[in-house]
Amino acid sequence: MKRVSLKDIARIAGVSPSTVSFVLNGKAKQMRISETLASKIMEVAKKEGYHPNPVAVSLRTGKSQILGLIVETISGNFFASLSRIIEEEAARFGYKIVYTSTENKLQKGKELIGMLSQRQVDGYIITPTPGMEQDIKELIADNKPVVLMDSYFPGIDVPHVLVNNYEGVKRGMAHIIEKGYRRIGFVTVDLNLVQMEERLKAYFDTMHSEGLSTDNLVLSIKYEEDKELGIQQVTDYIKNTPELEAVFFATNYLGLLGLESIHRLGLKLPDDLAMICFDDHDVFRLYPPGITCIRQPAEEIAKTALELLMDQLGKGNGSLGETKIEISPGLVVRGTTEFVQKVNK
Amino acid sequence: MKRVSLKDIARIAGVSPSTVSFVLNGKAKQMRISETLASKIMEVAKKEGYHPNPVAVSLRTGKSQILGLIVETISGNFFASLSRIIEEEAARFGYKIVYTSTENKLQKGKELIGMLSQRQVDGYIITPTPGMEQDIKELIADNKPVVLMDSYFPGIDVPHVLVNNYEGVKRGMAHIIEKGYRRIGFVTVDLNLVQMEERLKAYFDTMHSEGLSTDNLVLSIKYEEDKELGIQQVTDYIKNTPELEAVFFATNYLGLLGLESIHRLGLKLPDDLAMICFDDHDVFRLYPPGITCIRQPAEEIAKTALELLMDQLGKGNGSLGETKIEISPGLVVRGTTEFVQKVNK
DNA sequence: TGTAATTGCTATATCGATATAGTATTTATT
DNA sequence: AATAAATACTATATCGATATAGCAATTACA
Repeated sequence: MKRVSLKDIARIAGVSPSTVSFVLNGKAKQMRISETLASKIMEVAKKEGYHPNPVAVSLRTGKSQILGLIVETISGNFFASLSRIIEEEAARFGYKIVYTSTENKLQKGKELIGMLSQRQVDGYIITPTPGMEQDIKELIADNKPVVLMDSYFPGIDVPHVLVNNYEGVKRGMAHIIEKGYRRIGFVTVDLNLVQMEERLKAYFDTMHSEGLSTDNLVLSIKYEEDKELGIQQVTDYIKNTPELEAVFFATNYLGLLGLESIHRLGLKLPDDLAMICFDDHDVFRLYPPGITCIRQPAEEIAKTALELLMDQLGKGNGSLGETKIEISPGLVVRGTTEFVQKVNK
Repeated sequence: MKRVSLKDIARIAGVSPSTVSFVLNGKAKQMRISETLASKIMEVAKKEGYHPNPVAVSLRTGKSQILGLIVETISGNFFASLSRIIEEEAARFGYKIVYTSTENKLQKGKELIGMLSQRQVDGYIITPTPGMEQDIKELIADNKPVVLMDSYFPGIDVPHVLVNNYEGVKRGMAHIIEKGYRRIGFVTVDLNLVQMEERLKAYFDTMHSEGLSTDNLVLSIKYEEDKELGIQQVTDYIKNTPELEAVFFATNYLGLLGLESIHRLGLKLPDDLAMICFDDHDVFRLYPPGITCIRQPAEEIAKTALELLMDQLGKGNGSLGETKIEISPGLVVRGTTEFVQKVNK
């Protein structure tokens, strides 16, 4: 029950601790320990059930075999999937994950970085929030391996993976325009994030290149803790925008607010209003008639992020070449952008 | 940029490391360090931005100020909420959380316990899965603080918090019976968990005490990775159960399968079939007409679990008295158990 | 045969903290 | 005045590993 230390193994095997350390770390040859002795030591270690104390190893080597993962929030399907896959992939390289969330609080994000670096994590996968630039710069300056996920800072040279936001919205817009919608609104949030800017830009570009006006069609809601306030803003927007035919919600959180609003206004999807949303959600799949969305390939993003990190840690195969990666999203067509349907089913 | 150690502070302040340690650990009085010197040391430490290296502290003291949290899966609203609250509460006591999930794999759960104990976590909050009895017994035998959450092992004496499953189903059953439903089915899963047994028992007890038959009304679906297989089982069950009026789903995961099935069968909620579910879900709130459910008070469960753990760690106020706690769930009435409604809105 | 090189291992400083046992100085006691 | 006790600290072993420098003993070489 009580733990056996390396010293114990050394004593039992009748050798010095250094010898045990060399053997168990695969440096037997390099340190010219005889085969006989090496295998004897391995045997003793196995029989005694020896496992090195990671805390001691960490103190001595400065490496912890732990990666820090900072996401926006644990709740939320997208981040939950990301986390699960990252955990799995990391395990294949012998790394554990310490999972933390900022809950969109800048201060908490900063604290987390500090906490993780104190804990000597070997690398970071971070979903950055505005204001974290400085902290991330410091990590980089400190030579810490960092990968940003889902967003990035245009000014700073840090490896990152994210979905191609511009392309995603372009694709979604192409879809609804092809379906015949013209008065298309766009609901975004006033967080100063590149991905939001990209999405909005794609909306404007598409509308304008189609010769469509965007006047009074864009709502940027104030980011609020309180969901009710968000719903109110969206409801007012839908009510007060004449002849609105379709709405593009820039995030799934906004889409959920939208659903609530539409539900409360007694509007029928898609007859009264069509909708499409960036990012999928359980609800979108199940809520009749199904909400059309742009799907972020969580698995690919997660795996790529880990690969980028492993490359920095010298454990990757460097197969990616690039360190700034944008992944193409998919379009999932469901009922909210179909004029017809509703006949079968 | 490079870290300052306790020794650095000692050197700068012109004292010995021990003195610095005493002062910074609040043992100045006890060790009769003069006020003057103490405040000087504190000043130096602050100016130099000293933060103790948690890894070294952990090695020396055997304490890590980290708690291990093992839940079933990161995805899943209930566990996500639990985790968030636990993280918050733990922070108030100066503890960090290492968050891991078993994904319902026994083997992974066992490995996680081993991993966490190697990492010297100071305590465990575990959502136990069948087969983990032995590992948990060992933790207890090893004097490790443990709290089980959401389930427990009847045979083993370990502090635990969970919702009162029996009461929850009783309450839900009372509700639908009062609404006039009589042919009520029950869908559960063939995992050997106490909470499932309790829920099923409450169903049987209620039905029988009301003089209602339960013949062929219970479906225990095989736990499968593949969602599609689950949906198939539920679909078959609904289709082949004559005159089914209402279904009680024992978990929200089952409820989601049920929704899919009902949707595919083209049934209308609640006209063709009423439903109620144990445990809430985003989808249940948003999916029209809203799914009636038994809500587990996540916040209370999380806080209680942490309190139980803190009591064991000697940091709690022991205000709970009991160490085996069942919390009353709430009934959330929505559209799927209302014959009428659908008029307003 | 004497020196150099190689083999096969060990001694020990170190990572950064904690805590016990000890030491020098001052104050109290008889 | 001599001893005891209290004050205000310090020296150092320790947690459990790693890794550098070193040290016998053997083999190679000239």
